[in-house]
This record gives sequence, structure tokens and C-alpha cells, in this order.
Amino acid sequence: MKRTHLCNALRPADAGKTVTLVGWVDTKRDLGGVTFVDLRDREGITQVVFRPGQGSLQENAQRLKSESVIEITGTVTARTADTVNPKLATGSIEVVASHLTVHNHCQDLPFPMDDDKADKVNEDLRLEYRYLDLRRPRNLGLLKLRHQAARAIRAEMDQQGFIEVETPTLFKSTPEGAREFLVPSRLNPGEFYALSQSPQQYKQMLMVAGVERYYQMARCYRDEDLRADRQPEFTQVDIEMSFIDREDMYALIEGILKRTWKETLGVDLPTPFPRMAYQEAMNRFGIDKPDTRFGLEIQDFTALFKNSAFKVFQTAANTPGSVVRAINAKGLADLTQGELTNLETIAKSQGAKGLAFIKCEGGEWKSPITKFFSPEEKAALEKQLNITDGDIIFFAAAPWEQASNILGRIRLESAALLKAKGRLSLPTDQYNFLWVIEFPLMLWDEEEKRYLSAHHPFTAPVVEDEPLLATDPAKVRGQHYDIVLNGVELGGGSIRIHNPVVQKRVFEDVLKIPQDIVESRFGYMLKAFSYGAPPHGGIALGFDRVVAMLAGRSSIRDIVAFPKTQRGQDLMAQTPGAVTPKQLRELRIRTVEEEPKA
RNA sequence: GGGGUGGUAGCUCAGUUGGUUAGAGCGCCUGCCUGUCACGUAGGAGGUCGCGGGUUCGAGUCCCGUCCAUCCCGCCA
Repeated sequence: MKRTHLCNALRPADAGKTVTLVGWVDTKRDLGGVTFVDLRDREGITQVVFRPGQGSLQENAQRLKSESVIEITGTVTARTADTVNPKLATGSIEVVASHLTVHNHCQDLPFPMDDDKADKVNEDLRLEYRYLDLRRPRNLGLLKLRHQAARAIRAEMDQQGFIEVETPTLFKSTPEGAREFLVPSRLNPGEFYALSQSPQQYKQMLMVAGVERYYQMARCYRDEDLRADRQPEFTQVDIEMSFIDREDMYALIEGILKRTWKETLGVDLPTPFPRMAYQEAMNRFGIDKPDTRFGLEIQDFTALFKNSAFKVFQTAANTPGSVVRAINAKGLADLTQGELTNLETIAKSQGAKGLAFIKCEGGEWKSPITKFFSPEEKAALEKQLNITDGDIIFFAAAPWEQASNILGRIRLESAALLKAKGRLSLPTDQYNFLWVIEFPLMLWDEEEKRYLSAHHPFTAPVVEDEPLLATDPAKVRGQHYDIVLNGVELGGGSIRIHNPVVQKRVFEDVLKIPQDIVESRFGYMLKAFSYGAPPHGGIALGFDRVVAMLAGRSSIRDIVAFPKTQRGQDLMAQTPGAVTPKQLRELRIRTVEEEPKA
């Protein structure tokens, strides 16, 4: 079995050649006398003709079924002008078959393979037959795109002097992060590995080891609930560098993404990317990963309502730390009652008591609350929010962070509604990259009554904020950065703490982790740092999300070869599955029934 | 753990106010057809209406429960 050409290769210049092609039967058109077969391989489609009067050859061709694997030998023939198919790259020729071998029959297909029809088929059925779904050119193209992106990243990393180092995926449990997949250790009964949720600690050790520039296409595992953009196992472009500051990291990542976009889509990304402080992102967009492709920005009216007759706003405006803010969902005044109720539900899910609004229709403000507003207040709103007919204004009066969250969600939902109504269009080839910087290092956790790391406990504070660690940890900014594209967080990282004294202080004095736990969990890191740790920092890009953005897909299941469903199952291979009692015995594991609900 | 959407033929879907034998397109099977390229054409087979229970003379349709998929919230240092 040896093919002479791929199915996208032949042109009129090849006419007269005897060729052998292999591939799958894409379609068959049996006209009774002559029979046409579109033969498809990874690269393209070529039309094969079976003429009558050649013994069993044409009969066998007539019996072919879609997606059977065949091999044909025949003569390349130029098509006559009236039979050229301009839709095919090989449409000016066809191969007149003289031999046919059926390597494997295909039984009746569970769903149509035609790209447009198949895209609509239930995803669970396509996942059960993932090998068929992937066989479609559109999906094979996504795997190719992923390969091209990985190749571009590796080329850039190599050019920048990085070496790829593999780190263990069998690590130990680190309970303060994401929930982990546990792996029992047969050789250490009763003890468990945890599948690495990121190579964070190992890559910092590589910096201590003098690697200086490390990267890895690292498989990571997190046992959290799934989303369209979250799989239990996923791939990070994991990077760590010594002797750098934040600016070096920005330039590096911009170079990687620029090269990736160029070599996959042929798109030239303008660099450097804009930067925005966390505080500004929350103030303007109500989220730490703003989609800057559209406006609908949040406006502040705290000062305006300090003496308002509307008690709800007046109280918030006079409460320290609280704000009164609004956005103008321009042109959305005709939303349905259901859509409005849905927005209210979203606001309430963020802790709002309700969602105050003003509709502007027919030159009138329709709202349950405007009767409390003075003419000055109305004028100020109208001016600052640029209110015109057809607009709807949404308010939030709450503590700063909560008000931001509420209006951030309302902003995104309003944009989705405007998009659905055809009043907002976001070009698929618009790429608004953004660095979000100067995150708080710590967040106060009300439940545990202590500070928690916003990112992870290895993030270095901004140098001038270091004194605040002892006095006001919430005000300390971290040397952390997130790279955001069109409202999607592609990755994040930080300059790390490399001084064992500072690191120990963060663990024990700020995060209040008991000393013995610090010793058992991070003792080896503190020890390592005391043996000449270089200043270092790093970042991790969500490779699946990068590829999804390149492909214009909202679900990373599309660009993972064998994805898992929302319940973490592989419907094709049927994972996870039961194991034998013997296996469990070896691991000293006993399963228990779930206790009945009280 | 919570909320939304969906589940009717192999696939995509329709199914009115609860009413006779549950339909269409594609696919499949059997013919016819020598230039198609979504070939055409004639005929045919194919249904646990996700599952369980309830209301009713009667349930694809209404009610309760449950399973599955998906989107979202919580969660994802």
C-alpha cells in the first residue's frame, strides 16, 4: 500500500499520470452507468470516476459506503470545461480508476459527517464517536491550528533562550489551592500524591537550580467544576525566568503572542499591549478581565447623591467604602420583562437587593425611582451618562467591590442582549489584548477571618508597598500581572519572593499559616531560597484558551482532542470507570456508600 | 450545592386547547438512471415521545420526581 499523491495534490499538469490515492469515501454519486466517488484524506478531496464495462470494478464502486477506507489506482484526467468544479482545489482534474481496494468498510454512521449538519448534532453523541467527529475537515483543522500555535510558541521560546524542562505531575497535596486529584501511593500505604495543578513550586526550584530560563507545555489537573473554558486536565505554557522585572515579562509574552497570531492566522498584533491597573479595571468595567471591545462603562455618582432624597442612594453615598454607580445600556430600553427580571437575578446573585433602573422612552424617563430625583440630579445623570431616547440605566449602591461586580455582570449581560438584538457587533478578528496589573496581594476572607493570597503566596509585593505588609496588608499591591484578551483571562503570573525571610513572614505573619504547616508544606522552598535563590518571576498561559481564541471558539472542548463532559467523563472511552477489588486492596482503599440525606 | 435551556425515527427538528393510526427533511434499504459534484428519481423500512409515577374516559402535550447533556453562579491560591 503506497500512495503516490495526497488528495489535494493533483492538477491539470498531472494529466496522463498513473496515480494511487488512499482515503475515506466522502460522497458517492452513482448515476447508474458512471459512478463518482469523492475521495478524502487529511489534506483534501479528489474526484474518482468509475466507468462501466470494466468487469466488477464499477460494481464494487457502486457498493461503496460513506467513510469506508479505500485505495484506488487510476489515470489523472483533465476535466472538460463544463465539468470543472470550482469548489474543489483539485476540481479541474479527476482520476479515472482502474483498480479499487477496500481496506475497511464503514457501517452506517451515527450522525452526518457533513460539517454544517454535524456542527448541530448533540455534542454528547459526537463525543461518544469523537474519532468520527474529529475526522471532519473542520475539526482536523482545529487540531492543526493547535499544533501550529504550539510550534510557534516553542520556536519563540527557543529563540529567546528558554529550555524546556519536564516537571513531575505526581506532586503532593497543597490544600490552599484548587481541589486536587489524589493518587494513592501503593508503596506508601495510606499516603497520596496529588496531580500537579501547576508546576509552580518545581519551576521556582528550577530557578534556584540556575536554569534561568525555563518553559514547559505543562499538563495541569484541577478537580473543580467544569465550564466551557475549563477542563479537568488542561495545558499551560508555563514560564519562569531569573534576573528579570515585570517589563521583561510583558515584552516576552507580547513577543510570544505576536508570533503565534502571525504564524497561525497571519495577523499582525500591535505591541506593546495596553496596561490597566486592577483598580481602574474594576472602576470602569466592574471586572478584573475587562472586554474593552465595547463601551457601556461604569460611571460614579457617589458625590451626586450625598444629599439625595432617595434614601437608598443617599445612605450608600454617605457610607465609607460604599459607592453609587451606574451604566447606560445604550439602546436597550425595549428589553422584555423577562430579560429585565434576568438582569435583576444576576444583580441579586452578586448580593444586590434589587436592580434600580431608568428607561428612557418617548422622551420620558420611566422608572420607579426617578420621582425621588431632583432636577439637578437628573441633569447630572443625563449629561454624564449621555442619556438619549432608547437607553436604559442600571444602578448599584453598595460597597465598592460589590457595586463593581454587580455592574460588571450587568454590563456583560447587556452587551450580550444588544448583540442578540443586532445592535452591537464585535468583529471576530478584533483582538483587544490588555495587561491587568497592580492587583492587591491579599484579600480579607470574612469566613476564615484572615488574609488570603489573591494569586498565590509566592507573589512579591510591589517594592514601595512592602512596609504596609505589617500595617495594612489589604493595601499592598502584588507584582502580579494578568494577560486578558477580549474579556478572557489568557494567563497570569508574578515576580516571586526570592528572599526566605520575606517569604516566611508572608506565610506566618500575614497569611497566619501555623509554623508547623509552613514547615511541612513549604519548608523545602524556604531552605532552597537560603542557598542563593536568584530574583525570578514567571507566568502561565492557558494554552487551550489561546487556541480557542485563535479558532474563534467559546468552548475549549472544541480544541482538545478528547475532551471531557461537564461531569468529567470521556464518553468515548467511558472514563472514569470502576476498578477491581484487588486493585483497591493493593492500594489499601475501601469505598463507602454515600450516607443517606438527613 | 443553586439557577436557566434542552431530551420525539440513525441525525436535525415540527407536533395546535389533552383527542383517531405521532409527521417532515436528511440518512438507511430496494429499484431506475453514462457527467455528477448536497446527483436525480420511484418505492420501502424505521418510534419505550429520556426514565418512573400521578391527574384524566384519554397524556408526546398537564403535575411531581428522576437521569442525561449544556450554559451560568458558587468553586477554579
